[in-house]
Amino acid sequence: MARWRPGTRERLQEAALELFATRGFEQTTATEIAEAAGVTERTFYRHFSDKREVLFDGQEVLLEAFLGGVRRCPADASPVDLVAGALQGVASFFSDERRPWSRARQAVIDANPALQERELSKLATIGGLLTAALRDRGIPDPAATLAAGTAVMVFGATFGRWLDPAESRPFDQIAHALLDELGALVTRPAPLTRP
Amino acid sequence: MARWRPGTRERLQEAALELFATRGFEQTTATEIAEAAGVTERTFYRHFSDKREVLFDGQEVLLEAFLGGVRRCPADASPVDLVAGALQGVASFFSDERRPWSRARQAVIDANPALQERELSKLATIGGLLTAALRDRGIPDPAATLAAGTAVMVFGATFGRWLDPAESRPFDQIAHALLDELGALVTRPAPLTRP
DNA sequence: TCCTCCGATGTCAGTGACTGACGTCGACTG
DNA sequence: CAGTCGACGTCAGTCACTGACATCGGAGGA
Repeated sequence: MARWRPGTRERLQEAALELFATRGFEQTTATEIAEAAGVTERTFYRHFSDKREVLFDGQEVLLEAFLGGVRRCPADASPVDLVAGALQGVASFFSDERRPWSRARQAVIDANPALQERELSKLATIGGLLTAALRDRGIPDPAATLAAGTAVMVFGATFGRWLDPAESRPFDQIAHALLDELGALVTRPAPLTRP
Repeated sequence: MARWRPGTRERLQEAALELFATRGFEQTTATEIAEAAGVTERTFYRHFSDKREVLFDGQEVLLEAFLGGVRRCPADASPVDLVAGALQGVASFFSDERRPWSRARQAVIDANPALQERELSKLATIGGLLTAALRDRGIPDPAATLAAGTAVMVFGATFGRWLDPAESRPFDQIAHALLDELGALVTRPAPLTRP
């Protein structure tokens, strides 16, 4: 017989999402989350470095998806191909079954600036690591920085669309459409070739 | 004779930057900043909503520079032109005289994750408002979102380079070079359609 | 001139996020 | 069976931030 019920971390995460969704982030204390999970506040902070972090676990997996997508590209892939590959890699993460959960979580985040800050921070971290990965593949700066930034930006736009109830396409289709659109946008329609 | 010395806000900002630079952000309490500026902690929080915010004042002006750059574009400007215009508008902000100050401030930010979060948050806010401005100019979604995101991303990359001691070009030149590079990057060199 | 209202600040008490130190006790290991 | 360890509890403490109320020079009006 174990001294404590296992799965503390998961119970804390569930309790937190539930409480944040009903009462709001600010109106929920760390102590309340801990009690709802059957532990003490101190234990909460042993699992999560701060109150916001309880909503942002598993970003390493998201990062791995990005990097895996890059790794799966052929050695001579161009930067755009790598961006597309990264987006493709991450698409497996956002299957249709996850949409309800993602929406619930995102609603909580959208309702609180502090949580939005943390979300941006996580994305920026991924962007930084992606930049490093691209450099490792021989992409020089500033191309690596720009490509990684593009991947993260398109990911953000894709994610937002994917959550939209009016949007029915799967994640990877949205991502590719947006990447194509960006390509069309950013290519200056030179006046000479466009009479 | 005034009851209090004027310029409290500015004194607080200077004291904060100074203390953050020497002791570090976490090791500096709001009370210490206030005392260094000759006021109480409560007054600090009357001027700045939180401890980080003291470093991020004047973002409205940066936003205005972005929007001003957009406004100065001709009515039929393409999205890339608008992005370029926004970057051009913001370039006036980063004259060479500001580089030492910007570097000092950035060193403080780079040394602390919480400050980096706030910086990202400010940039995201600007991105959102820029998106709205582009929509107002008739750019539909998702082009508006992507273009604004591009502007902010290229701005970030430009700012980083501009701060680099090895970089001697002025802000706007770096920005345009990076935007061009992005255009080259993101345009898939499709052999079939590009004979 | 005097009064009155206002705005920037001080004072104080309180809440809640987070941390360090230490104790507890089942489980595992030799 | 003794010792170690990992996951948790307990407690006290610091600091970010907030609300309520007091203070008093100064600007404007009677």
